[in-house]
Amino acid sequence: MRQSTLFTKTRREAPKDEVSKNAQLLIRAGFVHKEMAGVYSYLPLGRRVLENIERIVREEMDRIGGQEIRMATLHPSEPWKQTGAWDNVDVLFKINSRTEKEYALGQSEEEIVTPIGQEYLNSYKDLPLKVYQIGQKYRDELRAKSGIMRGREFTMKDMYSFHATQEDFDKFYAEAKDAYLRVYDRVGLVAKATEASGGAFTTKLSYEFMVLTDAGEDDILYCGSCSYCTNVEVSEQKEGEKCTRCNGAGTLARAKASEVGNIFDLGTKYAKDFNVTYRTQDGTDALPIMGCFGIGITRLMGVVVEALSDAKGIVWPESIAPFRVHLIELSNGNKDVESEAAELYRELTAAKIPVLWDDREARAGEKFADSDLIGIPLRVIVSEKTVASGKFECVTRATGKVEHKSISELIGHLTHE
RNA sequence: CGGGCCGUAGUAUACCGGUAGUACACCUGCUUUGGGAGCAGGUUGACCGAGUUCGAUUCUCGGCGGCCCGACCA
Repeated sequence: MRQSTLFTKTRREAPKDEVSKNAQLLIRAGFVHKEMAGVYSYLPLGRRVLENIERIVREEMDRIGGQEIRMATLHPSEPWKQTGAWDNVDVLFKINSRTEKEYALGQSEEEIVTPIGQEYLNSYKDLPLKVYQIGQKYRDELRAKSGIMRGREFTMKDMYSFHATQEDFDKFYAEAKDAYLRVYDRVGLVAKATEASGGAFTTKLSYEFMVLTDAGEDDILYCGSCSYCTNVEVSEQKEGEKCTRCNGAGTLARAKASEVGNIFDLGTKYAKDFNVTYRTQDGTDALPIMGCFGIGITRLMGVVVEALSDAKGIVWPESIAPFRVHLIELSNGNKDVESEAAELYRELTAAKIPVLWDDREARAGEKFADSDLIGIPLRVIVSEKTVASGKFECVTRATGKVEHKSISELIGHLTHE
C-alpha cells in the first residue's frame, strides 16, 4: 500500500476530548474515527489490525471445535422477555419501530443462539455443539470511557456451547481456557485467568482473562509464584498475604487490569428458559448444559495499545500489526532511490509481506515521526546512503535496533520466522 | 444515574458586549531535504434555540453534544 494514497493521515496533536492513551494514539495515527461517545469507526489501518486479531481468534476457536456462524444483531423482543433480561439487563438497547413493535440490539446472544439450538439439537448424538461468531455488540452504557476499551458499540467474539454432561462441559471449559490464553499470547499480551463472580449468569465462579494495565477497570490480586489470580470482588484474601493456593510460596500483589475475555458455565438456565431438550440414549428428555465464552476484539486492540505503546507512539506486535514492513523512501527526487524503493516494494509484495510504502513527498523527520506513531514492527529505509551501500537500513520499532540487510537477507528474515 | 468542567476553522488553542487572532493541516510558487523545514501568497471557524441589549461568538436560560470523578459494568 502506498502511503501517499492511504486514507487517513497522522495528526500532530491528540484530540482534546480523549484522555485515554489508546484513543489518543489511535486517532493521532489515523486508525480510528470517533463517531460519538463510545462509538468508533475503524479506518484502513485500524481495520487491518482488527482483521488480524479476528484471524487469530478464529484459528483458536476452530481448533477447539468451534463452528463460525453469524447471528442477527437486531433482535426480536420476545426471547429477551422470555429470559427476563428485557426488564433486568439495564445495558440492553431497546428499539421501537414505527409500528410500535419492540426490538433489542444484541449485547450478548444467548437469547438468539438457544432457540436456534432448539431447532437442531434433537438427540444426544447432536452434542456437544460449539458455535461462535465475531460481530458487533451494543450496550447502553451510562458512561462510555477509556477510548475503544469500553464503548456502546464494540466487536466481540462470542462462543456458545451445548453439552450432554457436566463432565463434557468441564472438559471443554478447560480447553477453552487454554485456547483463550493462546489468543492473548499470540496478540502479544500476558493475560491471567482470573477467578471472578459469574455475574447474573451463574452463582458459580467464572474465569475472567485479565491483562495488567493501569488503563484497566478491574482490581485483581495475583500470586507472584503460581498462576493464582483473583478479582478483588470475590477474593477472601488481601494484598501482601501469603498465597493459599501454592501454600504460601508466593505473596499476593494487587494491580489494575483490563478484562479481555471471560468464560461462563451457564448450566441449564437458558435451556430451561427456552425449553430446549434433547433425547438421551435411554429415550428420555434432558436439558443440555451450556457455556458462553467471550473475547472483546476491539477492547483487545485497545489494551494492546495501552500495554505496548511508548512515548513515540504505538508498538504493534508482529502478529496483529496493520503491515509488517514500513518502507521509508527518502528519495528527494533521486531516481535511483525511487526505483530501488519501488523494486523493494515489488519484491516484498511478491513474497506476500504486507508493506506500507511511504512514498510521500515529505521530509525524513516527518516520515520517521509518523512511522514511530503508526508502529509497524519493521522499518526499512531506502535512501542515497542505502543505495550506495547496497544494503537497506532495517530498524525494529520495539527496540530501535538497527541492522543493514540486502533484499534477499531481508526477505529471508521475514519469511523464515 | 449523582456531582463537576467544557463546546471558537479539519486539528489544537487565543481574545472580545461592536462579527475573531495564532499554530499545524490544506492549496499555489520558490528554496530546502536522514528526526515533524523556510519564505511569499491563499482557503477555512463561534453547536442549536430563546431571552437581555442599539448590538451577543461573548451575558442569562433551555436543548444538544463532549470530557472527568463516582455509581454501574454479561
